Amino acid sequence: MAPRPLRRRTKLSDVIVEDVKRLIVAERLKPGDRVPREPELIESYGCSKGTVREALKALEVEGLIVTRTGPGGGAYLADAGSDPAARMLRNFLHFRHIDGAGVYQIRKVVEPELAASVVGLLSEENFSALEENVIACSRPPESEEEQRRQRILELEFHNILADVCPNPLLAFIGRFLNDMLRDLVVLKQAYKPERHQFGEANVAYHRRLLVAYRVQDATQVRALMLEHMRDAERHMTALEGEVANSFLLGFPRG
Amino acid sequence: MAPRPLRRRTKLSDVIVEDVKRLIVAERLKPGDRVPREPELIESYGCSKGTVREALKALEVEGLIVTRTGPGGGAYLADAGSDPAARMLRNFLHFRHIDGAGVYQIRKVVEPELAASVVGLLSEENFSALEENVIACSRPPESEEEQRRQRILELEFHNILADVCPNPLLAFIGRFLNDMLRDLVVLKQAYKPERHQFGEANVAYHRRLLVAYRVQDATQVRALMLEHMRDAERHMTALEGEVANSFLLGFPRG
DNA sequence: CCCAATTTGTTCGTATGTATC
DNA sequence: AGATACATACGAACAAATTGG
Repeated sequence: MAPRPLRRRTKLSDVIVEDVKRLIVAERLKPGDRVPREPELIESYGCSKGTVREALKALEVEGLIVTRTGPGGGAYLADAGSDPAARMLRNFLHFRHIDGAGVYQIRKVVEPELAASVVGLLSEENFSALEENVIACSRPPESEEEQRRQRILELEFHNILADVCPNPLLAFIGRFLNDMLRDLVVLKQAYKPERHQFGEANVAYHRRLLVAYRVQDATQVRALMLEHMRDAERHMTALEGEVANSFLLGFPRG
Repeated sequence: MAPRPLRRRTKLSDVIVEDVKRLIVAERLKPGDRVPREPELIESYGCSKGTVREALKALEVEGLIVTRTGPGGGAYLADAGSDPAARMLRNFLHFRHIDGAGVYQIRKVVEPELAASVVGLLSEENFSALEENVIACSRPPESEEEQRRQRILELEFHNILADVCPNPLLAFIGRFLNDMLRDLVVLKQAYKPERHQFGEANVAYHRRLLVAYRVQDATQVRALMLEHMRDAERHMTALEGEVANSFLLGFPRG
């Protein structure tokens, strides 16, 4: 790997990054807290402005800090959301192969567990959002474009459940799979008219899931979601293809 | 490229990052290919060295490029490994709560699927590595430190399986869970003498898994791994606690 | 509304280290 | 060993954005 493991010269900016991270955990800093400013870092490391800017840039890319200009500005600790992690995961998968079958292999085991984990945790607002989603997806599409939007909206049903999931890692995995699937939908043109029954089957499962959620039947929810995933997998794998790499660097946002 | 002197609300270095990413997907660049060097970027964007250095630093943090000095050096496209993604995922979980129960909630569904997916794919070298691992973990530990190493070595058994898993995302999730568990082991001191039977139970499951792998019985492998996870979960949740944040920013490396 | 202070964002020039030929 | 090519780093300045008087 590294041809020179001995006396490897690490970049100064990387040292600063590590030190700031150590500071964050050592001082138990919370989101919104200040992180040393440029002049302070320049002083304490005796380096130039450009070097500390590289370090701060790295921390910014990792989602750990945000910077503001002006008085009272500077670098502040940010609550690293899921976006940076999802972006890196896309980078990781960029040169690897992941197709619909691969996504559903994971989804078949993750979604039932996630769905069951939110039984009894859904608020009335959650139920309203889920029911609205089902209604919006039930309306017969008047155009191919609307059909495409409906297909993507169906994924929102699962994202709402993920938002309630108390396990942050499980929720992250679920949302990431939904994101990948969203790209697959547009890529495989799963919204074409001949795939209409695909959407109808999905909505039917969502409806049955809502009933099971109302009566808080966890085993029923789990079973329904598994069946839902198996059914969706059949529809999806019928459409051959692979996730285009063009979608894997985080562009299709918006 | 047309320069954008108008309404530059986003940082110029971020624009360069996005453009380089677009270049990577547009030109179908593969790992090892060159990306524009500093002077070229300076020329095409009409900016300074520091700005393009910030941009290249961002791409480096994302694991997309590596830079080398000297003639023929510069920035090269890297095969973004799993490390950056895992690091960001740790950042994401830094301010959230994830405990042993949360890890095993996912592990119980992921590991059986992963284990079953490699049935029939194990080479003789894989079997040797797995058997060596079992033997190393079977030896009665002579010190608490050795017991700790054995406990961590047990996780390697699962990492070997993940290495063979053809689904890169499933393999990533498995490895990430193992990494988190490794931190939990040292944090919860699951290697204490009174937890000795924990290790013995694990090794026993690994042995039975090897037999099932030899005869390529996928359903048996899946069932054994699920039982293994349920058993390990019982041992782990007996030890209260939560993953310390100090372990979540990627330090315990080495 | 403008002015001034503060802090990041950016530029230019220069120098040094390092790897290749 | 020397020349070349390239990243790495320093320092002084200026520009832009934000806050408060």
